[in-house]
Amino acid sequence: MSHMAYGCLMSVDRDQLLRRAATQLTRKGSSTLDEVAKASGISRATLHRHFAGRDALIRALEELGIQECEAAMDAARLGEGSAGDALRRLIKEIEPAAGLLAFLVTENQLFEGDEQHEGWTRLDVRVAALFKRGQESGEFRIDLTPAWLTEALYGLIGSGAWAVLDGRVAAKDFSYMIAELLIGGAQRRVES
Amino acid sequence: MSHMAYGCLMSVDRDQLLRRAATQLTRKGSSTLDEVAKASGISRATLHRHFAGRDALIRALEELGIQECEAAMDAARLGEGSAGDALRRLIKEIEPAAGLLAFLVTENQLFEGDEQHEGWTRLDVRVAALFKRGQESGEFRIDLTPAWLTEALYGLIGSGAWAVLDGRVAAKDFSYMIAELLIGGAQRRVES
DNA sequence: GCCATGTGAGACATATTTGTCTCATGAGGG
DNA sequence: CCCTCATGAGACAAATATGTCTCACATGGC
Repeated sequence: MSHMAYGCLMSVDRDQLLRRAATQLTRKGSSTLDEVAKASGISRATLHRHFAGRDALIRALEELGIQECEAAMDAARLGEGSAGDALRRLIKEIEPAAGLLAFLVTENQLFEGDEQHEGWTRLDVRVAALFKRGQESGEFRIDLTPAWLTEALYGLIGSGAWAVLDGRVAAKDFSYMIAELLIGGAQRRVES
Repeated sequence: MSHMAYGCLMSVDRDQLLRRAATQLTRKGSSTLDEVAKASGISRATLHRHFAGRDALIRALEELGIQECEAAMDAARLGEGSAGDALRRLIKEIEPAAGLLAFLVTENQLFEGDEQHEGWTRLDVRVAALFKRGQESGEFRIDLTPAWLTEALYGLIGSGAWAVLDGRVAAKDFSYMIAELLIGGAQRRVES
């Protein structure tokens, strides 16, 4: 509601800006606002014009991350087909947001205010429901709790993003590596 | 060499101190030295007497983490038996250090100075060798690279430690959850 | 009781980061 | 051509974190 006529200049793309900020903050969580700004290709002044302060920036990143995750979950149609396929679709859809996620996952300060953003809870519920569905259909094992599988998914996405960022894993293998490990595990399978 | 007669007072146990500091820093990576000190049950002055500054503290934590990992790997006898069993032993042995590890994994600043502590490299090599051994023996699948499996192991340990710290996973299930997921995956197995 | 020595509390200066401001520039639209 | 507006550069104070002190206290050995 605040900006009605938005079609003038706005040379810095807010989304792209947030994404670059996330990349820098993923590399070094204690980055100065100046470092974030420079890494984003803008000046600290401009960064400050877009986000009132460090907190506001983090909040915006959180908001964006949640938003992208929800979009990914919608696009992945978690309720359709086998749970495994749905999970694969989810990981593929969420890949573009992996860097952002990697940062947010480690940004445990968010949980410090003991007021966990309800958006995360919603996401957790959806993912956990997916795992639960897989368990009830007999596709997934039942000795690993949905809560742990959810946590592990986040962790692996973070590890994957980091590994790609660090050159230890090729970007094109990202979703395959995560999905295959999470679903099938490291053990070689004898069946189909 | 500096303290020869060390057996007098020394009421604060350096190892325990480091562990508590790690816990606090895992919860909030940007903790003030004052917060770290209070969370460790000592004053900032005393903390400062043990570690010259924040850097020195982090370095000490890093050193301790590496040391504990190496000890765990030694104790796990990675070369003996099946790779899967060796991996299970490793996870069990490394569990006490999981909190510390969780912090160090996210403390990517360490890698900023582009001078990655050689200790980590040594550990990476050992873990990767374990996965490679498993692949060559036909026990592990070959489409997931040892480098990725190594990364994933660290990531899952971090996630596990965090989940336990947060009460989403029972502490007693820690090593089982990680080992089973990493080795067997979420998919239900039909075979033995 | 007297003396080590490790400790907590807190003062203090310094360093770093942050938030706010001004001013000049440059690009785009009218 | 002029006007508007986002921006970069940088000055500046305020807030915060850090490093270094001093001093009082307590505990344990003598």
